[in-house]
This record gives sequence, structure tokens and C-alpha cells, in this order.
Amino acid sequence: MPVRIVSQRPRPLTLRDVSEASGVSEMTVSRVLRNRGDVSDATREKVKKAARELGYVPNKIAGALASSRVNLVAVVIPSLSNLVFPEVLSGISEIFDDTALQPVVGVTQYKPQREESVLYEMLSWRPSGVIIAGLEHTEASRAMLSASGIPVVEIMDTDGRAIDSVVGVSHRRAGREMAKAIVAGGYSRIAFLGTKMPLDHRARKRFEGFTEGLAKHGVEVAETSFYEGGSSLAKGREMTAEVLARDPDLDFLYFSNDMIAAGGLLHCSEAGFDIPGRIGLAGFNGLNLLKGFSTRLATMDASRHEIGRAAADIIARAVAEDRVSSGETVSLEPKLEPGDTLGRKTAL
Amino acid sequence: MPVRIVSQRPRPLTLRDVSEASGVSEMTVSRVLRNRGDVSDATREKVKKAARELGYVPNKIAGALASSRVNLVAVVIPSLSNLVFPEVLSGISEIFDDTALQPVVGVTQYKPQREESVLYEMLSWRPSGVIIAGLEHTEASRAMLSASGIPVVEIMDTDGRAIDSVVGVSHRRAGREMAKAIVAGGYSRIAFLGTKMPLDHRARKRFEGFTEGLAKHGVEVAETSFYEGGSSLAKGREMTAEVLARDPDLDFLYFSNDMIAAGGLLHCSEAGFDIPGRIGLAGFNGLNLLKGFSTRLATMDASRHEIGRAAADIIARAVAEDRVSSGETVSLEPKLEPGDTLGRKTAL
DNA sequence: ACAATGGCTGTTAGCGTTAACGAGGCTGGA
DNA sequence: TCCAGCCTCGTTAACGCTAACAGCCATTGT
Repeated sequence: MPVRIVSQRPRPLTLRDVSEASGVSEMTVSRVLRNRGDVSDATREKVKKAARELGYVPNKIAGALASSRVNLVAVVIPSLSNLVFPEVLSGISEIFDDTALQPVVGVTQYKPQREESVLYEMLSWRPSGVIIAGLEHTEASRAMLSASGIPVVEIMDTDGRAIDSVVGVSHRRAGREMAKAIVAGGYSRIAFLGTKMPLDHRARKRFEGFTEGLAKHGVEVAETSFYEGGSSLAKGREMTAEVLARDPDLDFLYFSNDMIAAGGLLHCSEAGFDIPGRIGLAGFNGLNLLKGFSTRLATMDASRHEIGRAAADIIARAVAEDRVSSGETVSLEPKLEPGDTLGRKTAL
Repeated sequence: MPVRIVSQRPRPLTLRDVSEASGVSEMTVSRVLRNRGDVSDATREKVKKAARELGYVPNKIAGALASSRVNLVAVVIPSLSNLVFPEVLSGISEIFDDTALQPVVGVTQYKPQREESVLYEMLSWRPSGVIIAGLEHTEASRAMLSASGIPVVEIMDTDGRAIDSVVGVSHRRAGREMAKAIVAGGYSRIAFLGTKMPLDHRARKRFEGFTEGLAKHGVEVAETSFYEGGSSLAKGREMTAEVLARDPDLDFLYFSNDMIAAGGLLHCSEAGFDIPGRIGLAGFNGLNLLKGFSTRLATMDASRHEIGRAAADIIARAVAEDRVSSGETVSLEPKLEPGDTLGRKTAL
């Protein structure tokens, strides 16, 4: 009779193992491990000891199936290398650290199709809520979110039609206000440098608000330049050189984010331009990263951390109260930080 | 007789709903949705249509429990704001995109205790593998990983005792080689500026290798300065000013990472120092971010992307072959990039 | 014409946990 | 003394899905 070889891979531990080791029922072990229900101190200790000695780790898959409770919150963002999103995440974590909820991140790479599949994948784990960047999604994505029966918070942006709740800033307005500040600063030959729009809706909205804001003062955007791929200092530097070569009379450069704006700043100061006299610059985001430059870049803080906190808070409250939709809208104010690169000394 | 109010929250869809809608058994629906087993084209289409129309999203919790297959890989890292880790993640994703595996990220904030709880939490979802930064873990963490019965890859660092597989660079060696290059560059009054060590083992190892490397040439570290908290340009600038005030004769500054090194570089160039003549600087990591500076910082590339790829590949192979431990060690070579801030023109 | 084969579909029995209920023992007040 | 009520613990039945096997029908080859 052939001897059954013992499997290499040891059978994973279950509640039953702990239950046998401690001489109580599986249910009691479950109660101890979850701190739920009444268990006497004596058995509680006995069970804990057995679990510890065996090295038992509960199986949340089974737990979640039985209780239909999953303390995960899907967080869907376009990128992790953008600097902006890690800050949002830290805001989210701050709030969830006080609850049983856990964020799970999915990255879409700014591709709607990928967002759809990431979402499908995440929803198949039946999370307790979804936090997702942006208001633009494929029809299928919107349908999934609506049908999911869980709270959904769209973040970053408030210009558009929401599925459930929204937390963000108005990028159109941010663009308009920057336009106003630039005109007030005494500039008139103004360029916009930013990402190729089809992907980045928020950059697009800033651009739209910007041109609209300028138009209100009878000013037109003198030059535009768009790039593809990630934002970097080098890219900003290169674009700036190119746009200034094309049109040397420009007196202001508005960039779609701080990173390329900083590249532009490096170019301009090395070229020996008087900043902000000869030329002014501004970005968007209020990245902490750049606080170390001696010339502080004009920018607009998008309250990324606060956005994360507010979104997580909406989810946390909905879960705590076992509600689905709250349909809240939290609209934060992007505030202008003029720094040292915006505003000619008009007093002179 | 009280009328039972229909629940607000609609009962979530199950295979049964799709099965009823399409007139086949649940099993067949399952087969269609997973593309597994033989199903005729006719029923396949029928089922797909029904699923699509209902908006059915499979329940992976139940699926995972039934099949004891979970295509998740836990990725445990100290921070997302470090720039280094998102790059590692992108390497990981690149490999997993060709498989059914999905990375799930947990962040420890450089705290061993938090690492332990993050790990516990993640293992309770029974992932197919673990990728974890560093070789230093609590005893409990090591025990959990050993007992988990799944492939484990420790990344970033190779100086130490591994649990299963390792992918990284030797930070001791990186420190030594930088020391050698600095001495060869003609510097002798050398400072080290870095994070407070208890947290960051890799920075510590670089420091150790560095002092050791200098000692080999009879040189001692002239000054050290340590900081707490995140790395930023501003922090590097400030530390540099402070250390140079304390010891104006320093002729080289070795920073524990590129971000603070760049801050130091900003300080030194604005102070009008001749770089690399009067003073040299070097960092660590080879951050792409800084490629935009006109003066290229001396650094050492830690192949973060490649580390991610190699680690993911080990997991992917282990999962494909249904193995547990492969015990591989992949030691990558950090390569020196002298840039423009290291090496006096000794030829003159 | 008939067994053998292969394609397709259904049935049954879990996966490991928790909700819900229930039972036994013990306490304390009438 | 007796019983209500609490505390503690066990039993049973899901949760939604998939592995494994069992059938059925139409071919195919001989």
C-alpha cells in the first residue's frame, strides 16, 4: 500500500487548530480573536496563548464572507509618482488610522480603460467604500460605482457631475484666479505650458478657466506649449527654453504644475532674467518639495492633504452609520501663494 | 400583519442571479466568467450578456475561499513620499501586469511595530507572496513570514540575514565606494549629513561603509549632522548652512540621500562656492527628479526600478511553479555617477 | 450498428469563518 | 427554596463561490 507522502506545504492553520490546542470551541476562539462577545478572562488568556504559540493568523477571506463585512476602502488614483497623490493618501490614512478601515490603492496611469479594470478588480473584493480621483470616468465605471451600493467619493475636482460625494477644488476657478492675479501683477504677454490635455482633465479645466479669466481682462494667451509623459524639472526647463526662443517677448509663464514650473524657474534664473520684473512664473499645487528653492515659486495650494482627510471622513461616517450615499460636496478653496515670482513692483 | 419593508440597500448580485437570468447553472456562469473549462459559444454569449446587463461583479472573497487562490502580492514599504518606493512599485507592476498577480501596498512609516501590524493584516488576506523592504524586522514579523508558507522577497538591501529571497544593493559597499571616489577626488575634510539612524538601516549601513572606506585611506569623517523627519530640499539647505558655519574648512559633503543633497547644492551654489573645486557634494539614489538641475549632483544609482522588477519576477515564478521558497539572492551593483560635483581637476 | 470519445453542462460538497440562537450554570432577590 | 436573569460557551446554518466528479448527447471509427 503506497504511503501518502506528507505535503511539503504545511496545511495552513485554521480556527480549528487553535480551538483544539486550547480546548474550546472554534466560536469561542473567534470571539477572543475579535474581542467580541463575552468570554471569561481565563479562557481568553488560554486562547490567546494558544494562538500566539501556533502563530495563527486569522483568515479574513473566510471572515469577510461569513460576516459580509470588509474593512477595505478602494482608493483609485492616476499615479504614485505625481507627488500629489501620496499626499492625498497620507490624509486618507490619517483618518482611517482611527477606524478599522484600511485604504487599498489602485493606480490607473491616467487611462480610463485601466481605471475601469482597476475598479472592477477592486469592487470584486467588496470594499466598504471607494475614493476615486476625478469626475471623468467611462460609462461602465460610472455604472459599476452607482450599482455598487457603497459610498463613493470623487476627489480633487469639483467641476462636473458627481456620482455620490465630491471633495476637491474648482480647477476652472483656480485658473481664473491665477489669470486675475497675473493681470493684476502687470503682465500681458502670457504663455501657458502644460500637459497634453486629453488625459489630464484637471489641467484642462485650469487652462479653460485661465483663458476665460484672461479674456475677461481683454488678454489672450500669447503662446501655448504642451508635452506628453511625466512632469520633471528637466522637462520644464526644456519647454521654457523652447517657448522663449519662439517668442522672446513673453513676460509671464503659467505652468500646469509646480514641477515643470520649477524647471522653468531654473532656466529663467540661470538665463539671468529679472524675476519677477522681466518675467514672472507660476505653477499649481503648492508642492512642499519646492519650499527649498531660494526664489519661492508662485503657486496655488490644492489642499491635497485636506482633500484626503475630508474624503476619508465621508467614507468613515457612512460606514459607521451604515448608510450608502450621502451626496455631500466639499469644495475647498485653492489659495494663491504669490511667492517671489509673480507681481511687478507697480508702485515704482 | 406588519408589512416587511424592502431594504434600502439592494441585495448584492450573486452568481445565482446571473444563472437565473441566463437559464444555465451557476457553475456554467462561473466557468464563463473565469474563462475556464469548456462552454459552448452560444451559452457563453448568453451568460456574458446577462452578466453585463445585470452589472454583475464577481465576488472574489467567495472565489478565493473556495479555490484557496488569491492573486494578491503584499508589498510592504516604509513610505510613499520617499520617491524611491513609487519607483520600486512601478518596477513591480511592470512584471505583474503580464500575470494575474496584483500588488497590494502597505506602508510602515519606518516603524517596526507598524510593519508588524501591517504584515499581520496583509497576511490575513492570504496573499500569494510578500515583497518587503529591508532585512530588519521584529522577531514576530520574521516568524509570521517564515510560517506563512508563501514566497517572501526582501528588497533594497543585501547586507544581512534573509528570510527567503533578497533583491537589492549592498549599502555598506555603496558607502565604501563613495568614500573611495571622494578621496580619489582629492578631498580630505569630509562631512556626513543624514537621517537619524535608528530608523533607517540602509542609511546607517552606508554611513558605516563610508567611515570604513575613509579609514582605509587614513581619513576620518570631520563632521556629522543628523536630522529627523522627512527629507526635503529645505532641510538639506538648512543642515548644510549649519554644518558649514560650524566648520568652514569642510571640502566635501556626503548626504544620505539625493533630496537633501540637492538642498545642500542649492545652498553652496548660492553662497558662491566653486563646485567641485572649493567643495564637493554627493548624495544617494540617482533620483530622476534632479536631472533638471544645471549642476548634476554626484550620486549612486540604487536601481530601484530594477529591484522592483527582479523581486516581482521571483514571486511570479514561484507562484507559477507553485513553489514556496527559492532562496535566491540578487545583488545589484550601485553605480557611481560623478556628475559635476565630485572630483577636483587634479590634472592642473 | 455500437462502443469509445470528447464536448458540454449539472450536482454535490466543501473552503474557514461568523450570525443567531440556545443551553447550562451561577447569582441574587422574593 | 425557587426562578429570573446574566454570563459564558457551544451548535447550526449560512456566506458565494469553485473543485471534482458525474452525466448526457452527438460524433467518430470500425
